[in-house]
Amino acid sequence: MAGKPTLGTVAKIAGVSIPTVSQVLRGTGRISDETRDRVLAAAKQLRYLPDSRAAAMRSGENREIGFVINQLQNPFNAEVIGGVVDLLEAEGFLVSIVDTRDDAKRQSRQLEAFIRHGRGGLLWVPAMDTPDEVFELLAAQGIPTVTFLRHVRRDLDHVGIRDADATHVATRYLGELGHRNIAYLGGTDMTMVRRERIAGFQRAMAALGAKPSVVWTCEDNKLAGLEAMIALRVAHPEITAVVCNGDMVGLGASLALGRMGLKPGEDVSVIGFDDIQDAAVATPPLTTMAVHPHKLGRKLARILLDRIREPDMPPIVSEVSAELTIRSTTGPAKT
Amino acid sequence: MAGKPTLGTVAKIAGVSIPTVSQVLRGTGRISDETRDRVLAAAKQLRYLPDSRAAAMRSGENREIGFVINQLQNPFNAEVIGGVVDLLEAEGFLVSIVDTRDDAKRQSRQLEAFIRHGRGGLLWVPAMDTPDEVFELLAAQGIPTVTFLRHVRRDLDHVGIRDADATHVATRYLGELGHRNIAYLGGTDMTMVRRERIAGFQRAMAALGAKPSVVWTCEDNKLAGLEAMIALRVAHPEITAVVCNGDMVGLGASLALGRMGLKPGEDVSVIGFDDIQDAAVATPPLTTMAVHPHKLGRKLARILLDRIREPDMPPIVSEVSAELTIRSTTGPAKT
DNA sequence: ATAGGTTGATATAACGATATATCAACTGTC
DNA sequence: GACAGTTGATATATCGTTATATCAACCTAT
Repeated sequence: MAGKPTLGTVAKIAGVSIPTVSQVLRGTGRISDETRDRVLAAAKQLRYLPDSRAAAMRSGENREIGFVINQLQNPFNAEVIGGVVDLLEAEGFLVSIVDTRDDAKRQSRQLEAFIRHGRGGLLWVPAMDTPDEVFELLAAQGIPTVTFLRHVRRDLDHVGIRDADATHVATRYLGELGHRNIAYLGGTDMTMVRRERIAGFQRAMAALGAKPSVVWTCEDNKLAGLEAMIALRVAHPEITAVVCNGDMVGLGASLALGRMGLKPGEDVSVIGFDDIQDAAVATPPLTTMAVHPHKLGRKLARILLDRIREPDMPPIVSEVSAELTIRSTTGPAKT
Repeated sequence: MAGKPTLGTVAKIAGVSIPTVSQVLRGTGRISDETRDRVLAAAKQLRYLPDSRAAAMRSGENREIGFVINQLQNPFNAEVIGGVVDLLEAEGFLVSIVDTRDDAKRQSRQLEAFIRHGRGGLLWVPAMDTPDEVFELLAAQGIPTVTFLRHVRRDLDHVGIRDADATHVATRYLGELGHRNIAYLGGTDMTMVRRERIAGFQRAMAALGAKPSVVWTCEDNKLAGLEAMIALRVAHPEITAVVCNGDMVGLGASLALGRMGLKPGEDVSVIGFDDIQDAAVATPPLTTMAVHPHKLGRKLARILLDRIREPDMPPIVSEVSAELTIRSTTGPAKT
């Protein structure tokens, strides 16, 4: 019939003033049982829901969080989002998500849009080539912000993975199995994350006294992993093991070995990263560096809440370890 | 230093009044070049961004759209989201997404949160068992709303797939290949979508003069599809073809056949639904009913825009056809 | 010189909520 | 019965915008 119900329309129906309605609905002030009932009845009849934007404007409290992520499709990210949302919704927040698809320009637009539309906090996986002005913009608005995965600014809160340690562990394990010709496979860009992972890999390779190591590039999906593994095999037939930038690449590589008539875990070993659901289900099941994305998401949310409550704390950085999860795509090097 | 910049702080720096700043930034009113420059300089210096919530409150125009989806992980949905976002961002809207995980209670909370936080329009895949009061709530708020995939209310705008036609085509095709013992595999719930798909399947089976047909239940992911196919094979060894509720199930089923030593497309035929990226990459590539999710997303967004511009139009319903896309998991029935 | 028009700005009210101040009507006390 | 305290409500100002009205200063024409 008419537009959205407001405090005004509820007040009119209940025959009271606007502040009275506000007090009844929020349980503040002194209200008689009789008028409380009248007001609640009117609110229910109109299906009134308060406008949080107006409330936020006046009270300063804003319970809407923006999550800017680099790739929604990515199953790892999806599970992280689940963790973030579970915690924040329980605390009465609304989490709205946008996908940058790793495009810095889109990301700038989306962050700007989130600021304009008034978010009380931002979670954020910085896209590659994020210009400095974006950080300055965020700082100027004074919005609580936590970066995720890509640790690009020391002056911001951050939650991430001990990437270098993880690839170090993975590579050392391959070394223990007797492998010396090991390649790093996957990733196209020099994000902080990939840089760290490659650094850990190289460190472990040096410790093994292995030859100069091969780093091979490809996009982070199964098809790209498949093609890259074939190309890598052609260029470097001596390789007996690969450490992958992600499970999607690892699964693709494993698939590629099968197509080439090789057995993953016997002829060539493959280690993934993330432990997405498919990793355990695949044939053969993928050995991987497992992160617990749901828990990671909860940690991310928790730190944002802390920052919102205590805006003046020094920056918090929290990094979780990945666990070596041995399945069937790794095995002793052939002698 | 201090909090978020506002029109007031910009005005103070530029030495003009608040309305003047507003007019400069929005390009309305008559402003001299000199003051315009002063205002723009001040706004830039403070990195001022207008608060759209306050603007929306006054002007009534709200360019933030909420998308309530049932499963973010689902690659099909992810591609639809891409289409929606591409169109709406180009029109200056912000699209924020939440995931119900097909939980009606969570969905109610999220829709309510979107209403409270002031969305100018809602896109929505109704969860199973969505109570009527949710529809009444939406109607009472007068927010432009388009349902997606699950067509549960005739009085709302809707975009979906011709589900019954699609499974009919799929089943008829299997019939042409000589199959008569065909099962429908996948889906756990009686959503409108699955009901429609099964109806199309049954109609085609009847036209083939086939025996009473088997409908087998499982969740919509690869692992569940794999296990269900094995169980189905044990219970009904006579089945020579399956029509699947989605590609994930189809891929799982195809995998299962391989593990049982059967060849998909020779011993048993499999048809999926959606045509997600993995369908073409899998071994063997999956025959499927292809929908073009990106295009579907654009259509969804377009209809919402139309509704926002023309709130009093009669309800629009738009259904797209799925195309039979033949790959390697279907072949002639063995005689 | 004065009426009338244009220019370029400001004053004011409003959106829907909340926080604070105010106020009328009771209550009880001595 | 006058005063203080309590109860239960309302008045008013405010958040950051935008829409509309107003206004001073200047220009032009007769």
